[in-house]
Amino acid sequence: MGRSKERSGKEGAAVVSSLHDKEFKLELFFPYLTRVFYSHVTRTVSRIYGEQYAMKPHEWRTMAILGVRESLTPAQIMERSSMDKVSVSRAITGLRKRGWILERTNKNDGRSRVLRLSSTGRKVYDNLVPQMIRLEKRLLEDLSPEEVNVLTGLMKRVQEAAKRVPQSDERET
Amino acid sequence: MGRSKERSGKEGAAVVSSLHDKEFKLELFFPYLTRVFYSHVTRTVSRIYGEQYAMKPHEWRTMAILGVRESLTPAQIMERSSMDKVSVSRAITGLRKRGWILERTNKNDGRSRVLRLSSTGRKVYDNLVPQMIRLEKRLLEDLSPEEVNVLTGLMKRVQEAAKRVPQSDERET
DNA sequence: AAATTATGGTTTCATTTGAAACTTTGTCAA
DNA sequence: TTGACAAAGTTTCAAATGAAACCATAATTT
Repeated sequence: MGRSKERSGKEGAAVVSSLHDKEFKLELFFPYLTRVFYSHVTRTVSRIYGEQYAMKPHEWRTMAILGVRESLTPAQIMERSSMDKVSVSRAITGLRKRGWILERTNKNDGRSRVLRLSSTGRKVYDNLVPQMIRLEKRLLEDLSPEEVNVLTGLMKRVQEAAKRVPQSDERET
Repeated sequence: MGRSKERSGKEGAAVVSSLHDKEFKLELFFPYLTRVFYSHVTRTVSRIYGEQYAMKPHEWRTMAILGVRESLTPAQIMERSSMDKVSVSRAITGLRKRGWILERTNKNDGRSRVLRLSSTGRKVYDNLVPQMIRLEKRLLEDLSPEEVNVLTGLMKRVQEAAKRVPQSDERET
């Protein structure tokens, strides 16, 4: 569950668009490389919470946000996690079923509730966090701290460029 | 379709595991950053083939592999694309329905068929490729060629490390 | 105050996808 | 030659997920 079936790519050759001039090569296409990269990384993560707690990605992410020792509304969880409201809602429902969150009405907004981890949920969280940290160390073990900074910085810049790519219903001016 | 609902992260601060020592922060957790990064990138791609041809990710990838001017079996498509056989099978079924591939039996293996793009499929491919190349340029426009090399190289190394992360049913020696 | 619009969150429906089972053909060992 | 095992690919089933609709409450406009 949540396990990608992609197998490893063949080469890490430089990807410059001009390489496609002669013939488009999927294996050099940056979005494709991103997908393969992502599926390898995410597989390692989902395996941890998937196998130990039968958790889904959005449930883990929601729990991770609630790990801060404060109460949050679903809207705040959305803001801090970049998940959409449906995903957050479903994740909350799942965590609620497990008895991992406590809820009370939101005095400021009758439509909303305020959530926090229950003691049981806190235990699950406290058990997963060191494993996640250990996993992250392993993923980045081949990189120096400088390289990690470079990698995340470059990812960020591509991400910003991706956000600037116009929607098809938008005319680029 | 295929559209992630993640919104942009807040910061690109250095991600070093020691940052979690005080308190685990999802927004600094590398796998999480990878997911957000990936969802932004993939959204730009799927929008192109999704809106113009109602294509799904695996269909585009299969078409991209078949874009080489040779005939391939599903197994060869699997190898070249890192997709699993179920995904390839479903993608082929979809492309077949659209009339975008031609097939003949594989003389070397009665279970298999040999596939290539039909003239209609070739047209779709030829229309999508320059758009994909243009998109890739936009995604990478903020990066110098050297930075692109660095980024893909670092992604590759993390990917390799991810592959070395043991399965939970494997004992690490 | 009442009407309209917006928001927070949930639910429904259809599609996608992951895992496993299945069928046919190919390979290999006895 | 026969049987066991493996491979190539498809199909089934259940779960996940995307998009849209829905409901109740809040905010804004008239």
